[in-house]
Amino acid sequence: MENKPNIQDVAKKAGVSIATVSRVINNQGGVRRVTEEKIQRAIEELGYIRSAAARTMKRKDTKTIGVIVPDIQNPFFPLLMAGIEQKASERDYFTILSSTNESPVIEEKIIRNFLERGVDGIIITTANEDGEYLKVLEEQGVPVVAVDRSIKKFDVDTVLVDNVKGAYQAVQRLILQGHRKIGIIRGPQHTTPGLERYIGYQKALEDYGIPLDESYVVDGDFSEASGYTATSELYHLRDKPTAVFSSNNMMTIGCMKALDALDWRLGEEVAFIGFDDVDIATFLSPKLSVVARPMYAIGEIAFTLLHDRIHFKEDLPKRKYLLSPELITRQSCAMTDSHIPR
Amino acid sequence: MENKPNIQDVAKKAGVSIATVSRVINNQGGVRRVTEEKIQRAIEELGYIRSAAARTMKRKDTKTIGVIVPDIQNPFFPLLMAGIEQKASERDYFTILSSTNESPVIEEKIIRNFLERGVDGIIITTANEDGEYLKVLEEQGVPVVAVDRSIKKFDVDTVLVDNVKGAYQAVQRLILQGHRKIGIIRGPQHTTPGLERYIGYQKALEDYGIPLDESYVVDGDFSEASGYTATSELYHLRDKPTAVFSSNNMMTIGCMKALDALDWRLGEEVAFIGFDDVDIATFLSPKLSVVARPMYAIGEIAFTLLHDRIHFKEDLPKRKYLLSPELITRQSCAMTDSHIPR
DNA sequence: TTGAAAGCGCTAACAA
DNA sequence: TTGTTAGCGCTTTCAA
Repeated sequence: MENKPNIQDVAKKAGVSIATVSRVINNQGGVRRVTEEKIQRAIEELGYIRSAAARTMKRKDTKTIGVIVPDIQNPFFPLLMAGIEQKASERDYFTILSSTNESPVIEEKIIRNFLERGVDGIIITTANEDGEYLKVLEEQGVPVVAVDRSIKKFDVDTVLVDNVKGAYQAVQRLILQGHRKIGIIRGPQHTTPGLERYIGYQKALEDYGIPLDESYVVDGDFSEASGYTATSELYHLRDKPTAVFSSNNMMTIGCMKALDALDWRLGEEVAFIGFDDVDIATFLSPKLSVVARPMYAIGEIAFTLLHDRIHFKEDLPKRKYLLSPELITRQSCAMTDSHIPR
Repeated sequence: MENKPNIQDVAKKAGVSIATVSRVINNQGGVRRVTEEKIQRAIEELGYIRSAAARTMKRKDTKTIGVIVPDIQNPFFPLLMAGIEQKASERDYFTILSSTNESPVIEEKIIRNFLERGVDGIIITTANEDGEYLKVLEEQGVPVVAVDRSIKKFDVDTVLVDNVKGAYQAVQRLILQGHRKIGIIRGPQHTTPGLERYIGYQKALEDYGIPLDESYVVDGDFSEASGYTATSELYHLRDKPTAVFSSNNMMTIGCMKALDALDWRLGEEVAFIGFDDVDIATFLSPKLSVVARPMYAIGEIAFTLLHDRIHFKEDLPKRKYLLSPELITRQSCAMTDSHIPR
């Protein structure tokens, strides 16, 4: 036997027809016990493995979903994946994952590849919410669920986190601790999370009658380096803020490094809350307060939405989930001496 | 047009044969300019996407490799993935990733699935180095590269990190700092990394004429909790060690938490080096010294090995790479006051 | 430069 | 309970 054995070879060896073999490998029943055993033995001996390709050609579904994330090295996405896979494996779906490195060009390639493979659906955190190329998903009629970032060009099921609310809660917390000079390290304002978190910041100030001071608003680009620079900028203000809110995890890390370098003492001279949990949060002293996003749950919901969509296609209205992030209050949002300089 | 358009539809619309369309979508050349343009237009208008399944049936390769990791949430593996994908995309290979959660049962399923899909090769960090089920890989003749953990049942290309050397260097470093009472938090001794790192520890002690003190050898299971417990055990010894070596990242984290809880002051009362880098390393004070593994490079090498193997199959001897980990010396391996109690 | 036609391995409808 | 058979959509000779 030179080549890979196929269903023919199994049938021949077992002395039955290929139809019967097919029934056995698909557990469809209606096969006599002895026959089945004969076939199983043949499969065993030949080392037969059925071809997914041939199977996919006959059936329209593949029991496979594609997941596209922007950065597999950001711990959020593995967590998201875990949530998705949990639900997927319960339903006997297989998951294939690709990372775009935040590149729309790569993302487009991945989408095409997934489409060629005939995935039953796609869960995506897109690298470009405005991407024209995303329309191919609609054109092809593939079920899609957008996670964490919406898709602008057409309407899809979406699972988002309430950025406004999360930022609001964080800033509110700082205000309630007595802070009035609160700096924000913003994310890019052309991105939804960047913008929305800033809106939450504004809203909280407004609700508590604190006028917005432009000098406390510093821009970052969600990178660690920008968090570092921004923190330094805030520090060198003649009238330093007494509290800082950082708009994402990487900038939080940059911020912590800057604090250390500047000897701007966390919890003593400056309070802090960051958006997104970070591993280091509980290793700093004081421990960092953060706004945490339930990524695992988001993954579970995303798969559930996708699964429904796969089975009901058009008959379902588009659903939009907006999950509330959780404010985890540790110590960094209060001053050690509970005295806030005015 | 109800169903998905196929190559037939494109051919009809463009007024050519399917063979010509095939030539165009595969960039095989030998098609007149005008004809090609006609076909491109038809593809565009129809929104045609070629079926990977049908294609795979005719060709023997899929230009796809499968990657199996035990825990996608452990930051090593995303890094490994990144290295693999980097090289893979250069060669126009597509990567599909699955995580086993350290479960051999899931691993077996994933392997079958990859095999059914006809992946051209597999890169795996197995959940069970002794797994019988791994033999199917050999039987099917799929090129395999084992990463970070070897495969016992048959011979494959392998990329490992020199655990003995890494642990040796770490312990040697502690010894050179003047420590003689060095505790080790071991990993499970039935796992290769667990065992080898312990061997490195033993060797270093031996080379420097320090007798092995059993009470300084504490067992963990690579989990954070076990690192915590083990540290506590070492602390409560009547004759505490003056330095601790932890066998992996999670246990290092547990160890740090325990140090904090026990008020066993890092760098003052106890020196420390851990195997594996951790995010928190530079946020602690003193900063943690660690043995770091070049996972990205490992990924690159793994893909390269696999690629060679795919193209030369049997004609290649099995290659074993053993990469040296790097000892990153920060501050935690020395005592602040440079005074080591004897 | 183009086309006709033979499968690749499988599923499922139909027949026996 | 089992077998026969018609494709699924594509690549790839071989011929024109």
